[in-house]
Amino acid sequence: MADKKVEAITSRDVDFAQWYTDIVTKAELIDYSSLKGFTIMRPYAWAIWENIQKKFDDEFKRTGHDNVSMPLLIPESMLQKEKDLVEGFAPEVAWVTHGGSEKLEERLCIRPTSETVFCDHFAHVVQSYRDLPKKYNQWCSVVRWEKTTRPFLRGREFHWQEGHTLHETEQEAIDETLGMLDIYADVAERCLAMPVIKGQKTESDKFAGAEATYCIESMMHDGKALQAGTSHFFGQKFASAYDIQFTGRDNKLHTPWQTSWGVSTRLIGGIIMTHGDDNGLRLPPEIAPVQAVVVPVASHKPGVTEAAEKLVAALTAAGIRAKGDFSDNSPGWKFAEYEMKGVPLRIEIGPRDLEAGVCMFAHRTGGDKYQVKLDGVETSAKEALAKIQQELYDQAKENMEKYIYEADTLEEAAAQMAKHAGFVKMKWCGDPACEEAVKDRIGIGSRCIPFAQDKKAGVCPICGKPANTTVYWGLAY
RNA sequence: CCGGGUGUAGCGCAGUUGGUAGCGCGCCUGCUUUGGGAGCAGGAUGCCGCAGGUUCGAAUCCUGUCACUCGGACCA
Repeated sequence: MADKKVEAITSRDVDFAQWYTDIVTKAELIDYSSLKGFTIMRPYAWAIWENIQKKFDDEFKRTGHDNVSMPLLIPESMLQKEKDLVEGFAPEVAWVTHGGSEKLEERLCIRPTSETVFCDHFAHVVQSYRDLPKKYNQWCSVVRWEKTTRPFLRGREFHWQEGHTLHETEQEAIDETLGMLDIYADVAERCLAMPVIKGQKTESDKFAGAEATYCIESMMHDGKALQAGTSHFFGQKFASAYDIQFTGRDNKLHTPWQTSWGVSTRLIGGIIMTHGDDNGLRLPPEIAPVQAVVVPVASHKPGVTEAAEKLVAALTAAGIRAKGDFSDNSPGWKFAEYEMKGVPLRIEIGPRDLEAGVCMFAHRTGGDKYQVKLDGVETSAKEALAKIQQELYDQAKENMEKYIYEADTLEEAAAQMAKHAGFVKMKWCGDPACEEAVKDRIGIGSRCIPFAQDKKAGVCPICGKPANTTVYWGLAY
């Protein structure tokens, strides 16, 4: 690998932030626009997003949700109806003040999230318990005027899905909230190979206007946390504010119970930071736009190109997303290129292989190249992809477990974080002031209150009072 | 929003005391190559981020502004 003509990317362990930036540009994922925080998702990134969307969308549909499209702009007066939401989002809302050259009577907010328009609509269409539940979802982009922006992780515009549901009973809404969280966790782990911790946000960290916010937290390779998805239980707060009522089975008026939940293109950032290495991106086969790339070697030799084309056709016919690179770049160039782009499986085929009726497999997850018989290559490829998917998950899981610490005191927590960032499991009394104090004194915030609680009793590291709640603390993106 | 760094060809960069812009890679053409970022020959490419100012003259000095980037604060 000596004398690379092309500048290598920054080493992941030397400068994680710079490494990340190198990947998003060199793997041709994004291009910057001339507007801060508004990025261009290039075809490769968008293809990844489409694959992720498909995974989630299938689950939403399977569980009885319908996709809809809501307006981009929200009149200020409509937004104002729910106080917590306004206070929560006011600092980062973008406003439209003119239509053409005319100043508008009322300014319009570009949606930072769509609770209000969904509520407005629900009030129109829900009259009876027979109209419930309403289980809607929309794929769209939203705008939040963030101060610091980073590709995929925090943009002023980002693409996401927002599910909004309305239910007859409280229990049904709670089941929905937690059920969707389960789906998020399942898709993250099964398709994105990204291990997650399911839990609840603390009071100070929950969504503006929610009764309870649940989340899946994942750990990036550098030990920092990424909130990968959230699911909110709204109780009746929004429904009351927006006058959504229905006539119940008892012929009396009732207020319905509501949820919302979302995942965004931030997941792509999560995939990069969970799986990427010094050679570039590593994509889980489940969502990789190209699962297997066929690289012909010495393609001018008789039969090589034909054999490579046949190979691509066979893989494609077997349902594998395969592509052949028949450009006149050198094989070495192609190897490096597809490693940068994170293609899970590379298949080489050259004159030597043709004679033997084989091709060579190389996994993006590492290990030696090995020979595979052309006869039945589809089966071998599927096995290889399944193995790579599992390996990515196992490696990420191992990394996460390595950097989960337990601490009883702030000193212990700080000492562990000083060695390598991670999640610190520490008790908490439940007082927001103590949560704040942890952040002030050692710089780590609460990530979540995990569902998996240990039974041990303890004391709060700040106030010393008895504390039974275990919290994951850490640094976050 | 606060502090540091950077904006010159598609990418990475050089550009002296102010005098009108260069290198490497990439790109295009041709030939030779092909199992880890190929070789030779020829060719094309610039609003020096943007806007003002100083000056006979600005990539260079001054002011402003925009963007990227790192760190912090804020925040899904």
